[in-house]
Amino acid sequence: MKNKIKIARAIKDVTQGTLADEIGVSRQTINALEKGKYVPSTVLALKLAAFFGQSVEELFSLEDED
Amino acid sequence: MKNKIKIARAIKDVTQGTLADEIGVSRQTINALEKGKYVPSTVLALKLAAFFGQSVEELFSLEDED
DNA sequence: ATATAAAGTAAAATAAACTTTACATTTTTT
DNA sequence: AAAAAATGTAAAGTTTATTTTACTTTATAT
Repeated sequence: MKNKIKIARAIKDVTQGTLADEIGVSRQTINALEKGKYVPSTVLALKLAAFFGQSVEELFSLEDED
Repeated sequence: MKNKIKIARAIKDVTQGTLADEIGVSRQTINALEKGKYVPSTVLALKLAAFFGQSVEELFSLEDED
């Protein structure tokens, strides 16, 4: 699964740390997500999408191996 | 987090078992999701939403305690 | 009414998400 | 150039998702 968190974050010009605070997760979770280390829960995905004013489908996309 | 899987499944008239097969998870996972036992990963949410032709936001919604 | 399919449930096991702490590197600001 | 902020990373620990097996109950079909 791919995501555009880093891009969305750049557009909004917000730091990993403040994003983490806004969403209520650790900064390492944001960092790991951006790095593709793991797939977030749907709760997290919904919160991130809402924060960036995008749909989950816009922010996250399935890949062949999913 | 709430979801409308049971309703979407009724509309499509598909069984927990065949849905599970289509998506590639166990039948108990579908059952547990419908029963609100846990929150799926974003990969699963995207697959379910795609299967039902809905957006993740339509199929899943955050609640206050999230 | 009996057989069969579907749904509910539960316990144990495994895998994966997420946190915490802590430190190293890179980028930005002064 | 030095300081400060942001990012990258990693290991250990906790929590939660998901599977497997297996059994019970409810609904549907014959």
